[in-house]
Amino acid sequence: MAEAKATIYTVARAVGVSAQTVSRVLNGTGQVSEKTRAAVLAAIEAQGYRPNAVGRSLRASRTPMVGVLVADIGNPFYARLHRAIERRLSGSGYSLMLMNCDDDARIERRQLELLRSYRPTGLVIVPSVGSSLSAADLPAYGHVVSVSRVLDGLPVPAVVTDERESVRAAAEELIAHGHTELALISGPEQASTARAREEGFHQALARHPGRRGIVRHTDGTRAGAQAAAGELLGTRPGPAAMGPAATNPTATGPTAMVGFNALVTEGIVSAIMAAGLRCPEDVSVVGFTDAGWMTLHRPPISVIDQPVEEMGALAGRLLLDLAAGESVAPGPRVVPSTLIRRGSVAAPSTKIAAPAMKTAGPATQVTGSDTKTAAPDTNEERS
Amino acid sequence: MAEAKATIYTVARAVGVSAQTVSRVLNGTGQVSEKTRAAVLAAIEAQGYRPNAVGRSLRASRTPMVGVLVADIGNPFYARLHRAIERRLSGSGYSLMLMNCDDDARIERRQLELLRSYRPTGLVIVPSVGSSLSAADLPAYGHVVSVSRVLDGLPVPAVVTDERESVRAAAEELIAHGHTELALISGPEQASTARAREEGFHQALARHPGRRGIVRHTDGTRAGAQAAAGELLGTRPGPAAMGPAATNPTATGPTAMVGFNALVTEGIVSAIMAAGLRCPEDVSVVGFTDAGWMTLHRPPISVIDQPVEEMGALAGRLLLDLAAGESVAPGPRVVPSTLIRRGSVAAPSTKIAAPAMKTAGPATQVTGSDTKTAAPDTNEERS
DNA sequence: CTGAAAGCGCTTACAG
DNA sequence: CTGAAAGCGCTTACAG
Repeated sequence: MAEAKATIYTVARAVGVSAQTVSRVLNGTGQVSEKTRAAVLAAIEAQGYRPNAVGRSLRASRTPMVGVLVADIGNPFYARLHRAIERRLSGSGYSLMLMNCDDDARIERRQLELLRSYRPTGLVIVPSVGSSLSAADLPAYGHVVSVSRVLDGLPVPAVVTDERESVRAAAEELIAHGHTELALISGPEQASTARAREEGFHQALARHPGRRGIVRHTDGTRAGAQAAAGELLGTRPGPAAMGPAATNPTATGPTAMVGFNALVTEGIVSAIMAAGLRCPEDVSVVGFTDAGWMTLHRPPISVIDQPVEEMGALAGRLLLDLAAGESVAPGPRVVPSTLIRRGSVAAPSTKIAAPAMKTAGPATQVTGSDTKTAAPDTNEERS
Repeated sequence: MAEAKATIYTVARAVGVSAQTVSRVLNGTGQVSEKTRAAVLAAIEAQGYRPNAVGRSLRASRTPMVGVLVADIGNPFYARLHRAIERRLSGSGYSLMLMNCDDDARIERRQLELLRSYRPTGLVIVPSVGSSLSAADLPAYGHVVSVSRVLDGLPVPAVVTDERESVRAAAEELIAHGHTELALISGPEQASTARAREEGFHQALARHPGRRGIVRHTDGTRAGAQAAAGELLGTRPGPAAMGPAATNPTATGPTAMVGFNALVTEGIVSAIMAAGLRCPEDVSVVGFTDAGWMTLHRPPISVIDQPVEEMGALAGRLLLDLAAGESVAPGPRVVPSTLIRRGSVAAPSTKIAAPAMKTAGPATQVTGSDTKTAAPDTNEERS
């Protein structure tokens, strides 16, 4: 069996029927006598026939395929997101084409060009920073749903979490613990997620005069975050210059940090260690997006738990609805995040611990008090 | 522009040439006068024409698509592997179709059926446990390369790491530190990776009489590993029954554990904590496959660092070679792993620490010394 | 340097 | 319940 290549024609010939009768059996459309159906099925089995999706797609001018484009599948957040989308779509008959774009609009474009050449049924996309996707392009991808990030100005359903509110709540909580100088180690400046989280951060600070908030943009990687956090921590009063038990009420430098994602949170924790500081005694930490290591860490890391699975599942469902011809309104759907309190948030100690001051990287060695925090071009700083 | 749907015919008509002249311009095949080429290009631009991959694939009876099938993209190892394969294949013109199979042979089969319906150019696969892939199926996927796990008895090139040797080296090191009772928290019993690692583990023990090695099979998840490790740790002399400073030379229960993958290592560390034990004082740990949290952890986790990126890149290259018509011999290619020594391995303390004994899950509460370790059917135990 | 014809595998009307 | 014809978009020989 499985001779040469079997097609509906070879099957039809073997049974003595026409090709579209075979097609009918295959698709369960139209009426076919039980006898004919059985004969066709037997011939299919005998020849090892497998349908050719390409022929079918060409005829239908549409491929039962959904593209999933994310910034980086190596980032656990996107891996989980993809998984959730796949789960929701599995069994629906759609193939998933996963694409990375490294958060680069040019790569994104190249990947999308490849995708559209298949005439796909849909696309679930986390738009890259500066995405070039335009309203005119949209139909080429079939139905489009965005997740996590939003496609500015395009009439596309989106699934997001309540970033502004949840970061605001985290910052409020830090303030309630007595912190007066907070830092948000953020992501790419242009990302809609970064903008929303920064807004929430600033909203919380605006409500509490005298508090100071520093935002640093990073590429969202551990290394980038470690450098940014390390630099900030380097502006803290160095105990080497002040004696082990010095108290410094005018100390600058944040005593609490919020991480943009799990990788950034790794970088923050790493920078705190490298600076010889302790968490939460010297620096409180709140992450964004839970990760397995966070409960393993001592102290366990408090985190804004992003509902990744729900977001992926909802995005998948919206796409399925759209593909089924149902009308789905454009605009964001918000799935709420939850603040998980673990052990990495505490009141700031007035005493500065005695760190080894073996700060890695470009951390500024501070010799006195009253230092001003540097505010490079790409960064933002508010009081 | 971008009227209705542009095809090579609409472009041809606009320029006043034939369709295959357009095809020639598109593919750079054959000779086309500069003038004609320019006119065609202009019309393509004007009409917003995009090639249809489906038409092309149907004609060619082959789709420039490579399937990548792994057990679980949510496992960072597979995510990194996919990333590496994608990097190597990017720019080659192949689309990647990523598929999960949850290490379930039936899901694997369904996914592969979907893939073959596209008449793909190739497949890079981490075969599921009990994979149903047969020699007869192989041609349906174009060229096939396996990674990480091996496809028993099939003539397929494979990319693996030196699991047996590296686990043996890790076990030797643990033995050199004075451990006499080691445990390997392994993966699925049937996986080729698990078998190879267990072999290495047993080889090391066989060379050192009097040492005891326990192997536990798990599903490779954190939860599964935590249960298995917790159970093993529960067989250790409970200080509650012996007094805080008791010394017990006949103690059973491992003082060193090797984890099958990063998730399993998380589970081991978690179980140690839950049992109120310390690492490395009470239990030494060696992981398999590095992960970001391992350097953050106190102590930092020693690990057999698997060359994931190299493995993915090599698999991608082999597939490209195959697709280019070069002959590639079947059989394994071994990319070596490296033991990274960090802080989680130390000599076993003769004194048993005073754990809180708040063991989670089904850990056996041991009341006396000289307990025999249970050896359920699915597990294996050697001396 | 260029074109007319055929066909890749399938399904959609349209007839019976 | 079943079939003959046409066409989805493209490329491959084959001619000129």
